[in-house]
Amino acid sequence: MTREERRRRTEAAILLAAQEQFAEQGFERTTIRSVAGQAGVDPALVMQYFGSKEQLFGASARWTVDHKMLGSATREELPATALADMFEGFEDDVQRREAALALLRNCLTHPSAAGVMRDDVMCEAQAAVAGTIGGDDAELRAGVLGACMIGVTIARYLLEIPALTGATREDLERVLLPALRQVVDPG
Amino acid sequence: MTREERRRRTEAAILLAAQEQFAEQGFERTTIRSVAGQAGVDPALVMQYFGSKEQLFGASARWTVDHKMLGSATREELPATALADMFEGFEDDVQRREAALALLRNCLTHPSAAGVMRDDVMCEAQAAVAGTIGGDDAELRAGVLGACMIGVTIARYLLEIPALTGATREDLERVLLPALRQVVDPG
DNA sequence: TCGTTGAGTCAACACCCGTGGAGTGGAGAG
DNA sequence: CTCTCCACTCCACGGGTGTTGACTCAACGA
Repeated sequence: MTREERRRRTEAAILLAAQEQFAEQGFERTTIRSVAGQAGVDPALVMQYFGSKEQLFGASARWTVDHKMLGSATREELPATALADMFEGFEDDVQRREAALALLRNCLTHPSAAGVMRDDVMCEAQAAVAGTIGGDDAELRAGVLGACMIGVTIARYLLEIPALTGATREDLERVLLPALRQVVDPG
Repeated sequence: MTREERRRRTEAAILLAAQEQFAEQGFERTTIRSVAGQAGVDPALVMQYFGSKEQLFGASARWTVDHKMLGSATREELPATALADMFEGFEDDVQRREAALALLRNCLTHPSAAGVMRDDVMCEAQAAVAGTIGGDDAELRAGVLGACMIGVTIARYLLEIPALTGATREDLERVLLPALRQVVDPG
């Protein structure tokens, strides 16, 4: 194994460990030392690669934004697509799950996470959604759609409310989809 | 002013300062020193009155739960009542707003805040809601209703998404109420 | 083979935080 | 007026954190 390859591999291990701990314990409660420990590396190396704890978190958040892929959809498909994206992002792929949780967990307490959440996830993605919704209230309806999705995601994957975690995908679709359709298409 | 009265007044000032800072900066970023400073008091006094930073936060969270008053409602009134409670709790009364924000801001990163949110706010309140909804999916529907409300609250008052903050109460009612009715009454 | 480069380590610094214990001064009781 | 009590303060400790600079050693190029 070449030196450069080895370096990229440890850098990726550090980032993965950081994402996991940011996702589980939040920004403030994860320490550079514990991330380095989980990655099997000296704390100073984390600093050398990422510059600071803040920039390490920034890299983690950027990873999430880079790897979010929202499927395009017509107005009728929008609610089902949104729900499918949630399931895919939070249940199917492991690293995407950790990265998304890391962003969501900290978006209420960490300034840059809040910024990413507001600007990249909500505003930017919602602009596209608003375009496919159309009409006067398009931005508001897109915002409400996103807000409801965030609320359900938080309740199911972060707070782990029994009523939500105990539901299957089909349960959620049955209860949630008619409501979301009412949001995107009031007619 | 009697001595006991003076004591209760400074204790209340400390609690209010704590609620404001917990609400704005989160648990980890607020320090006993800064709370004491805002209350015009020595940091040691905060410890003497509340025991620890953890218990200070617990008192703040308990205040929220004690002062939440969910209006009872029939199934038809449920969505409108939920929305009205949100407006009342987050816009009308100053201290209730700060207290509710303090709980909500930290419910993803602070264990005891998450516990209060899950057990007292979601589960307990939702049990009552599920009772008035009735039917097979009652718990799930109550959970989804609560999750959507939390999502909208977070988007509007914590993340401050423009599409949500720019909407009037009537706008929100017009967009959200039909969807919530679809949740509580699928027929 | 030998010097160089760079991945990775080690020990320590400086800072800030929560917390504890001794001390102070003014209000209340007699 | 005097003694007592208690709200309140001062100061310092111990621990944990992010961060740094000097160091080690194996891989690479000539």
